[in-house]
Amino acid sequence: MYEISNRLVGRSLRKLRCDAGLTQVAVAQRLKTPQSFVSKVESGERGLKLGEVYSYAEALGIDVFKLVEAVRGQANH
Amino acid sequence: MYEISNRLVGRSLRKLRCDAGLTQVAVAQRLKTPQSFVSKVESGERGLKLGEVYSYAEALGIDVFKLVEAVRGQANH
DNA sequence: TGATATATATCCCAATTTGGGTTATTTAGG
DNA sequence: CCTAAATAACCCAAATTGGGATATATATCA
Repeated sequence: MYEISNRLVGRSLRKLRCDAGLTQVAVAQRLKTPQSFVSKVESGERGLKLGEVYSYAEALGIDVFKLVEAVRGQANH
Repeated sequence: MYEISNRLVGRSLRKLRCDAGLTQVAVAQRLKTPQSFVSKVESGERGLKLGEVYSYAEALGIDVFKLVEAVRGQANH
């Protein structure tokens, strides 16, 4: 099946985090995960599950739809 | 980190598929995956990655935002 | 009922991915 | 430079995945 690569997903998430003025450590604390988790997600080393996206968006301080839209947008450029 | 379980995600996806009047085989064909994949996703045995959600929604014939909203709604009940 | 077709679930298992604590490296100020 | 903050890389047992094959369930109808 066609899928947007973890690498592109991570690229979008990093941009969203930077735009929000947050560090990986700050996001990790909100998610109660190690910072290495956020680093891996942003580098595309690890994929984000749909069920994880809701709290990830919340940790970034943005609406989940905005996150979903940003990722899709990234894939089209 | 908090996450919506695969089981709840799968329950939503099954409902969306049935509402769309599609079979697992039909969805699987559109996704070019085996039918067992759809079965596993719907039962919660397998998780869906964010990067896979876009084409999954397309295979269901719905907007990705509607899918995301349906899953979140399921989690709150 | 029972025959048949359609739909969904289960099996298997090598290969891939993950979780998360720890350590290393990079980057930014002063 | 020095230091602290930020990010990346390591490790590896445990968990998850992919997908073809097979089994089970459900629906239809003569």
